Amino acid sequence: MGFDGWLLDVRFDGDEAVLWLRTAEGEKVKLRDRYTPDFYAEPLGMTAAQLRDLLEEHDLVAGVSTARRRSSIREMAETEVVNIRVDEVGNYRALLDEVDRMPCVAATYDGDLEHELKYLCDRSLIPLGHVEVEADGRALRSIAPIPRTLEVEPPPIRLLAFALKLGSSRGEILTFDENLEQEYAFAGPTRQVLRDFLDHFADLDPDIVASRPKDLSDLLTLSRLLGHRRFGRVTRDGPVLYGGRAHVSLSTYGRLSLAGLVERVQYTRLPARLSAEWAAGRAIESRQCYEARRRGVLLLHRGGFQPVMTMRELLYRDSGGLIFTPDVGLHENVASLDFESMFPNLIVRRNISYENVRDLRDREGFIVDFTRETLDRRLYFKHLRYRLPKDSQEWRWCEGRQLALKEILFCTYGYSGCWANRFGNFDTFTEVNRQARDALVESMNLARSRGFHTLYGNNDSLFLKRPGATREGFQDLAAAISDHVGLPMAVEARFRFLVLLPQKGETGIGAVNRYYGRLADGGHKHRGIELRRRDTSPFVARIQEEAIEALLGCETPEEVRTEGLSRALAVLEGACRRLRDREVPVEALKTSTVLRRDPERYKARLPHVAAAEALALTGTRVVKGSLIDYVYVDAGHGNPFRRVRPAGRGAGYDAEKYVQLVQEAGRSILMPFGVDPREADVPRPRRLEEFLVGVSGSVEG
DNA sequence: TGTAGGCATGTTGAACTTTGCTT
DNA sequence: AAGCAAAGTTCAACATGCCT
Repeated sequence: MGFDGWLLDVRFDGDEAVLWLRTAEGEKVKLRDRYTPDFYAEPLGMTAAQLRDLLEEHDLVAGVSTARRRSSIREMAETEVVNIRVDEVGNYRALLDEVDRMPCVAATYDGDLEHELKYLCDRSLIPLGHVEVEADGRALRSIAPIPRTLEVEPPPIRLLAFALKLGSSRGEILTFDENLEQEYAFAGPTRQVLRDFLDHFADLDPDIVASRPKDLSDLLTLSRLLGHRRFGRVTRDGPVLYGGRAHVSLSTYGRLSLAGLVERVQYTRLPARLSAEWAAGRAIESRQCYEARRRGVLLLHRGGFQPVMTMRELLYRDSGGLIFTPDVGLHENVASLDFESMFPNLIVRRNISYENVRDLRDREGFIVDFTRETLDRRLYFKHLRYRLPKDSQEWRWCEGRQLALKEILFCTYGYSGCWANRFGNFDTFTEVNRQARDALVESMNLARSRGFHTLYGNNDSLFLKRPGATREGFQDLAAAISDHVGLPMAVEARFRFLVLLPQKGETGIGAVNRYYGRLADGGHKHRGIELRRRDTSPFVARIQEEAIEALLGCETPEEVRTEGLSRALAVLEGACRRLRDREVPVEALKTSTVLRRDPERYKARLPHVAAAEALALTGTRVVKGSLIDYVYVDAGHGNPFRRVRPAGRGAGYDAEKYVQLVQEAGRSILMPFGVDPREADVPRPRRLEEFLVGVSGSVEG
């Protein structure tokens, strides 16, 4: 029997691999294949053949042979080693440890690679990839990859996104569609709801389940307690699903969509069950191991930690790309020119890799091949996206794919010098930086020779100004730079007005990535300022946006500095008045901060931590990663728990605190104009009754 | 140390200084 | 003038988020 399908998962059981597939017809198939895990051993004081003969008789050994492998990605010559296959997965660790301790063994290799990675790598398979299968009943006869395409639509993998809202007697289970919009609500008595939902689960037979981890744990625990059908169990490390299914968080699914998730899993080369939630660094590490094994490179197990850098190295280390201090203030008719995916492009086009930084680059570097593939895919989906209607399903798929790949590509450069990277080294990181810097300096020189003045440059972008420059003028320059430097560059934005901001602290020195401006074709662009941050309340963010629009809604720079400025100040003052008059609804003042660690692990009683603890007391579950919504009620109170209140639990707020936040947001954008909204603010006289209200309120509290 | 690094900003709380009161 | 506590100030450490 032969058919094609998508490889959902591979798991291991004794001496077998269990493959889960979803066929094109929508059927789920489970197939068994023989799998004897292997590792390599390097002989010490004897030949590989002698070591092979020595190991041949071992009880746990299913097979042993000599092999020729490369000792590192740098080394092209092969050394003779012994390949040892273990009879079953359960005995793998024991035999590996035993061989590792043998006096006639110098080292073992490939021992800490996941079985999943080895299985897939040795068969050139990709998780969630399209495969052609031959099977004999339940036994796999052969499996071969079908080459990946640039199709936007994700494979026919079934996904179920849900959230639990269960009480002791009644409850609700919500399911969500691809945009995380509510799709259906199971509601009623808790037991009934649970039974209905588990029936739905069984009918749908999802391959990937998206939910909060705790919701899945609760679902699995409850279904066990109530004697329903079980789809998994809860371990110390969290919920585990049976049957080739994987779990993913709602936030990852919401950001990447199924298409983006598939990109991440396929890049990582490990089944979604393991890799769906991995951050970019681990994904890159995994992919590097896969590529190294494919290239016949031995992988030494991770021995302890990388050497820590010495003080001297720290002092002399080449940190970061080049930054030209921004020319703080208001500018007219500016364009920003960006190199497209500069760092991955440098790696690919200049052939920079861990093993060749110090050498002649006569052959393609280790990381170049799969970085090029990733870059090509990302750029394809990124550009295709522009041609699709913004709210179409295809657009979202494209966006998810390009976003997933973008995260990995950014980190490929960052991870090159990371301590955890077993192939990497700091020289590679430095080399990419050096090349980026040279490219930027060359670009600036070319721009200057054509009469452009650089206002600001950072890593891969230049902000340029030339009196009377047109759109075409900037585009010609970008094309000339692309041509000259050999890296793609394009006009990213054209500004009617651009304000580059200083650091808030002192001295008026320009800040990296802090600016705002009005674009030539309408619209605004902001970077780094309060309204870009999630932990800025909606009201403060909106006021800052309105102030910017008021400021820059002018025809000339002079007008900006006079009428624009006074309009912006009026916006800020109006906002402060509304706060003091309690006209601002409390929902608009909600601040959202992520709890980055478990509440008890904080040293400082930060507002969101206090709010989280208050929530925990009332039975709301708060864990590392929860988004905490809170409102300031008395920011200056000596007791941290009196400073804030979880959002949605009352109407009062600390108006002066929010006045302060609005003024800070105003100061951020108006600093280059020599105006401080705090000084312009004179609180109006307060009526006696207001003090009385305050007094009675505190007595009640 | 447990997987990107770098920059900027905001918050906390301990250490330190000033103020104001009493003797 | 000394003694003391409260109030105010400073600053390093902690913490989050954005950007590429």
